[in-house]
Amino acid sequence: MLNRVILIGRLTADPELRYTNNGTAVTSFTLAVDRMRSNANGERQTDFINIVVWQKQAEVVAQYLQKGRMAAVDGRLQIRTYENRDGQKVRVAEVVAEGVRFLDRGEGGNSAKSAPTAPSAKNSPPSAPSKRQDFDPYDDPFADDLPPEFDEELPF
Amino acid sequence: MLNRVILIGRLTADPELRYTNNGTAVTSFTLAVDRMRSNANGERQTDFINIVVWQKQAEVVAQYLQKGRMAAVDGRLQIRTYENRDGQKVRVAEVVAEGVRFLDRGEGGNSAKSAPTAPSAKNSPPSAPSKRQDFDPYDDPFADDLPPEFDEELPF
Amino acid sequence: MLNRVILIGRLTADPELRYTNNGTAVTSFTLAVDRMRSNANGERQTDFINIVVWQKQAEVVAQYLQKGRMAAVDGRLQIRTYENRDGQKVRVAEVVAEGVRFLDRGEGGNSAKSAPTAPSAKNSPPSAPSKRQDFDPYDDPFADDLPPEFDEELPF
Amino acid sequence: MLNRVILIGRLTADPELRYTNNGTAVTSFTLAVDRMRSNANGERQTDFINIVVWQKQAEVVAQYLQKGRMAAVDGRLQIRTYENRDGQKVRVAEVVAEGVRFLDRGEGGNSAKSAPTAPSAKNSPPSAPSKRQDFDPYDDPFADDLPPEFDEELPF
DNA sequence: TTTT
DNA sequence: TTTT
Repeated sequence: MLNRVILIGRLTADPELRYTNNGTAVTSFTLAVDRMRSNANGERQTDFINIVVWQKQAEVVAQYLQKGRMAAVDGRLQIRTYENRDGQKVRVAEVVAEGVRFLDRGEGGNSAKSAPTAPSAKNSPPSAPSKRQDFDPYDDPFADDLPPEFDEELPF
Repeated sequence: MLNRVILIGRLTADPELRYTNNGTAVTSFTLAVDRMRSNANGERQTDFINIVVWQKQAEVVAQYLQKGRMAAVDGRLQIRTYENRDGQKVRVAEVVAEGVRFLDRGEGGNSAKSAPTAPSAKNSPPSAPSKRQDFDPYDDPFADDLPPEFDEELPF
Repeated sequence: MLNRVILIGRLTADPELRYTNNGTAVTSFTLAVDRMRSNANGERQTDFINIVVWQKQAEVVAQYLQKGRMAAVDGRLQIRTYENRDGQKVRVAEVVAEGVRFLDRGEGGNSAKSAPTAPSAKNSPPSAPSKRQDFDPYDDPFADDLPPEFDEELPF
Repeated sequence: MLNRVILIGRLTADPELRYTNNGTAVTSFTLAVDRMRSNANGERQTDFINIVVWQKQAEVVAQYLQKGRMAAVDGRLQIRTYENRDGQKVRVAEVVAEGVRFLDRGEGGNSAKSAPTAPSAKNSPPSAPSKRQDFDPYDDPFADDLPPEFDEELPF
């Protein structure tokens, strides 16, 4: 059925990139999403929402986002159940991101981390840096398999 | 910041209507939302997502929805933390619904529960039954305070 | 940037399947989406929104949906400009659907058109009918290239 | 039925604030929303989407947003039909915004226009400037009628 | 556990 | 008619 979540918030910490046993990249981070209304005491309230990103975007996110950065996430809400070390069933909610937009650096583009040293041992960023000045991590990872709606005229 | 969730699924049980200490109506239910893709074994997977509805819609939902019914929910994702009886902090995710649509009865309208007896002691349904044949619970609760965009011409 | 549209409504007519010069399938239809609030005169108002679906889903939609059916569309809003036969520039808005859900037949599944004759000359439906009883047109077209988030364990 | 649109883009021009005959404030502007994928020639494509905002938010938007600013819009897609001066029926699509977020000034807050002179003859901004340092135009206009879900404990 |  |  339908399951769509759209969020804008700030990373509470640097994203963490890991790999599954199959070698698939997965990045996770937490987004602090301020509620649009304060409570009766005028206190701002915030939802801390866990985000998971897979594959190419996982690596782009790990490379370009860091703590405090603002991002938009477009994905689906997933409830995962696992057993913790006490044998108790724990339910966690997370948003599986299909798209992640970086929102507060540059004007329409995104600048990479300064990265004087390699970002992380597990992180293998694309060796050839993007030649596009306004490199767009939401866009590029799929540039090879462009679907027809971006490429073909409508026949009507 | 932005926080928007849209779901379509089926109620796993009848909704539960309660009241806060202030007398505000709150209804909760769980929506079974099938993932759009089965896993590698061809098994259908489902996310069970808790929904909370407030005020007038709480009463409408409690009156018109029941176990197995299909509904669309439009709201925001909230992460609530509370202490359980063991003194442990528990985080629960729930969707605070701003709109709930009933999807699988009638053609565009919604029929009420047959309700031979009162639905519940705590439930005080509107005493005057809606005269509109195709009563629409998403719409009606707010018919009194119609905002201008439903009522006025654009000045351009 | 972000562009996300979610709609539920009814088809105003049977969907039309066409092909681009490249042979890509494209289906278009109009969704009647009732506004959630009537106007001051109590008249229900409706937005008629054009939808475009590409590739495999185009054929599934053309085969399974027809006039009057209820559907959910998840996509993006596109403003297309073209010149009409009078040489005037015309702007049309349409929603490019990434997902289409069929909402008012069966319980979670969808039944095919009875289709005693071929639906249309241009329509070439999959010759082998789906063996799954509860065939799900939102899901199936992509069953071959399952992304890891439906198939692999999270490494944390 | 359900009708939800979420957009992030940049204003192509300063917003225009007008008033209906009833004196209701309405602001309109166009959002340039870049598509997430370039076309086959590598050209970035953009949808120019008209936005309409009503009442208090209309005035806040007119006061705080201007050409080039990035904003997130959460609303519904409306197709309006009117007759132009040639007597032809014209259909226009616009997004009626329920929420507008300002995205590229400050860190979580928003700064007002410098506004050495009054922004516009028709614009009557609130005479008392907000005392909150990090004034949030998405939030504040409704601070008086706080719904219970921002103010009350859940009874479970 | 948390962001500005 | 268009934004970065």
